[in-house]
Amino acid sequence: MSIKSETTDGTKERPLNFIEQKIEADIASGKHGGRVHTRFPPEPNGHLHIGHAKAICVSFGLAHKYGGVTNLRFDDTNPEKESTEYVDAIRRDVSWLGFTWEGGEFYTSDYFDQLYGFACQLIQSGKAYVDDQSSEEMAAQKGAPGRPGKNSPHRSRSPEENLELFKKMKAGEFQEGTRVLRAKIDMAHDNMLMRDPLIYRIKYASHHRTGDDWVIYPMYDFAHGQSDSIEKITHSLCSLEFENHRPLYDWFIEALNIYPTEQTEFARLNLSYTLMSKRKLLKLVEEGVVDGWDDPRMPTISGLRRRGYTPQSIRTFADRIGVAKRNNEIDVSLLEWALRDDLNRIAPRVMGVLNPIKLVVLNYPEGQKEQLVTQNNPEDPSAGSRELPFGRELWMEADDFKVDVNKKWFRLAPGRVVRLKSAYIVEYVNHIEDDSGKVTEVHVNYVKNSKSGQDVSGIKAKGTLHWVSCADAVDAEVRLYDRLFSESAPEAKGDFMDCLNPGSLEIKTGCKLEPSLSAAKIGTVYQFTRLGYFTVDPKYSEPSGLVFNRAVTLKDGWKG
RNA sequence: UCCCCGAUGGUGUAAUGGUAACACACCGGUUUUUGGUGCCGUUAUUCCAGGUUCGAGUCCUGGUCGGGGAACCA
Repeated sequence: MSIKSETTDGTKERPLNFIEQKIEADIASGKHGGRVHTRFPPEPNGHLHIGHAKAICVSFGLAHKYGGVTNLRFDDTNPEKESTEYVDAIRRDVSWLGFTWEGGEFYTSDYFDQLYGFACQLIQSGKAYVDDQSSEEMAAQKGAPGRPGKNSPHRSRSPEENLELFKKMKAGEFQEGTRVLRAKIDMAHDNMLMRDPLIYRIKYASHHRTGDDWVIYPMYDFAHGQSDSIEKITHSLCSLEFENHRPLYDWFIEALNIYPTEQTEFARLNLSYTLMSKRKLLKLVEEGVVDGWDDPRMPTISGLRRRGYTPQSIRTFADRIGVAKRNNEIDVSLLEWALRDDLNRIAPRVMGVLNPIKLVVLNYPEGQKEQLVTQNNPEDPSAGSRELPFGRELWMEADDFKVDVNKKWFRLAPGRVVRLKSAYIVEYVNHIEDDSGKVTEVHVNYVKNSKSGQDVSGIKAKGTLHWVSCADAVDAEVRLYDRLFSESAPEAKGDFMDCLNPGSLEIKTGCKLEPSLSAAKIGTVYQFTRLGYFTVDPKYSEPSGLVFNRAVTLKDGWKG
């Protein structure tokens, strides 16, 4: 595995989480011959999101840490919901995150024959039976928490009869919904899942891989643990919601006498202002609230990628949130922090003006132009430098000029002096307002001997502004994103559709970027000096009409 | 009503019977040609009640609160 799981301070030791402690104890005791083999088992019925990213980092990361490998297994036991489109997307997302499944790529459907055999084995040992009742009848017999259920009238069929019926189920001799195979456990068990759970059902549906070969399909509980066992997974890691399934998982392993994989559960990720349910995310897509699974506001891996998130930032995030059994709600600002932490080190700095107004340097000769040199990344000298054209007419940020200001204002204002980044110090002369009082143009004089790197003017400018030369500027559209929901926990109260943030997307046109950005590449994330991190939108951007997405702002320490 | 899991600063995560720590956030200072970054510092934590112990966040008992648990879903 060629990923770096270290964080910025990668050399620091992090205390072991409870799963690592367990793995180390297992290795020490020689369990599984000291092997560590994990798996990531998504159902290909939707796109992966940041919650899955945590699970991926845990399962792949742990195997990697302990010298083991990981399998990617598509859990495809419900043909009605699954498709190869999702398989491809999941594969792409996992590898984009930086992980390779050198344990192999598998499908639960690979094991349909074996699973069928397991079912027959259970029947023969009297541990499973065919039930002819309707789902309503079975539900009524199930009892309730605290109240035992009743045995099915078909519970005592002989193994021979059960086997015969099960074979007929497989042969397509029964209608969908008329018969199921159930494990024979205990209808009075405290754990509802142990009350003779369904393990096979009839479904006349085409499967994305096995086509019409099968008309019976195993249930999750009868497929998942056995698949782990078949692959000799040592540590089967999953989320807390499956804790109640573990006794059943173990029951099947024991009843079938197969490889003893052990399941360990940990808390899934919850992120503030974010939805983590595939079903609800799908609704956002279907209702056109967003422009697809990869909308930059979506918490999907593809959305984060399009937004400008880096694989490293997501891995760092996963590392920082830790692994435990406690329910949590992580503040999205930690995810943003992880992105800034990565991008600050690697993002090329460029200049772009989002809300341009004219800045005219009165004492700079008309028609004159010069190339200034500026660093690509002050955090990384090896990133080199580039040239920046400067002239008499520039674009500046509207927010960087204000008429009435107080002492804390560092930017341009009447009577003030500022430095233009990598260029000259300029002094306010006057400004022009339109009829509504909006400032449309600011006029300054530049200080000739204050050129960046050769400044002998002795003038100290408190503020530094970004700017772009009018004659050389590249026009672009820039999309600013904010959280999709205005509620910290959109799923908590009422309908999540009612707390959509109407300002989650702001489209700015007529933005002015420095000329080097006309060659901006998809996949590179740039820091627009003083503004934030931006990347080319792969869906809407064209050579003739650049479109940038803002991944995240810079931290704003100004408390004006 | 029954079963399972959990509870440590604002948010997460450690401390495995022996000084409650780390990160993020916040606040303040400092550096800075990005009000970014870096550096320094401040504030703030063991759900409750009993018990065991020289000593309890940790062990025991009881409670409270939160999450999960009935699908021909995974």
